[in-house]
Amino acid sequence: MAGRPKYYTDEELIDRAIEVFWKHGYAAASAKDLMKGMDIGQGSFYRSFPGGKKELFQKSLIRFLELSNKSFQEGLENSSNPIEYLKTYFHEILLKPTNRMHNGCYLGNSLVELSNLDQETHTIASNLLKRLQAGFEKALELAQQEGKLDAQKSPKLIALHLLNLWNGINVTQRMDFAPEQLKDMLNLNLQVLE
Amino acid sequence: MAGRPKYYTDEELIDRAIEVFWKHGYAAASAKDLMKGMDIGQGSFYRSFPGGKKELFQKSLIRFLELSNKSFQEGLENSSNPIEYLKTYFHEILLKPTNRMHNGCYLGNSLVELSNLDQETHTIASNLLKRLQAGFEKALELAQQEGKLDAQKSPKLIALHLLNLWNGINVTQRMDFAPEQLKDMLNLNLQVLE
DNA sequence: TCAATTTTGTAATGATTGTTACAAAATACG
DNA sequence: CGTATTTTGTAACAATCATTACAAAATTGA
Repeated sequence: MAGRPKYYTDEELIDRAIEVFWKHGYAAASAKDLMKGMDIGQGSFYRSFPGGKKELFQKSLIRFLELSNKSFQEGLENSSNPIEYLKTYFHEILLKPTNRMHNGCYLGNSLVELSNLDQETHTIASNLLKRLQAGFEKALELAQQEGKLDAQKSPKLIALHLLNLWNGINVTQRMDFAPEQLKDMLNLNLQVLE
Repeated sequence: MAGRPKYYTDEELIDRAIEVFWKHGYAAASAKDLMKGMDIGQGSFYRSFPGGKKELFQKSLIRFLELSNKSFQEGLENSSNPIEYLKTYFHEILLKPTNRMHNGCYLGNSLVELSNLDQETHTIASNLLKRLQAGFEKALELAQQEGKLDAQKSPKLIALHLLNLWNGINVTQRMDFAPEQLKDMLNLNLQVLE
């Protein structure tokens, strides 16, 4: 292995690109914005991601879900109660200042922006969001096994509900409602877990 | 009043601009895309909307809500049962092919895209969406007056829930779920109206 | 018919877009 | 030390961006 060493790993670059894309959206994030946020020049940019902006974006979507999913699964495994874990997971979205989620869900944002512009990227975002839903479903099945969720209820249906709730909050959260209002609305939606 | 006549009224132009913005999003809709969709040249474009793309977009948001709100209120007035009306209103979103809503809610899309890019336009979209919520709330109060909704329930809370449901479906709908799954999920969310 | 007025159509603007080409720099291995 | 290899930094690219300037066209009122 020879040659000049890279300043950053690809993963470091993608993580910083996520921040830029997340804040600006895909179309409004210029290549220069990205390179500035990633702290690299054009040479490094197109050497690391020959497909340019589009390749970088798709990789950022995939990496984002990997990180999110890993975090969710680990939390679920360390939790003693899947239902309480789900509730906490949703309530944490509302803790704005510290939570990256104040920019909405990265996948949801991308799904909306690209649905009419780039079929391929749209499908990627859609499939990744479905894996979030699958995580919810898994937690619900676990809860049923432990007798903490009514066995009559459909994990698939409730998981879809939670995904939709997730997508909704992603948007509603940007409307500057009082935190307590959002909390009440969230609790109303989480009653299905009781 | 003299001078060469306009080919189209401003409202006609804005209506066609809505279609372009709705499909492409704000950033990805170029001035040329807009002029093509509006069927006018650059001269007419910047004469009718001196503020350019941004002015046109803000006017399109306002006009969109005027049209939506008018349609909702008229439907509500012609309805004998506000609860049933609300249910139908939501179920119609799912009727994809014929419904313009297959591009998601125009206001919700715009809210998401511009929240970090243009404070002014973001606020406009946010306030307009709140008027949609106000419409829901009005329908719920009407239902309580007619004894068709439990008087104990909070119209404000349920209206926020419906707004959030609306925003969620706007996103979830793009994930290519089977229509029946979405329908079941929607009905689960509308049970709060029973 | 002719000036005044308004809109339309076209040309041109400078700025920014994403991307490519290539030289300079920095490493590993001989 | 020097050559091969890889990355970085800079210059340049055509294309497109939103917008402006201005002349041609189409109307009204005199």
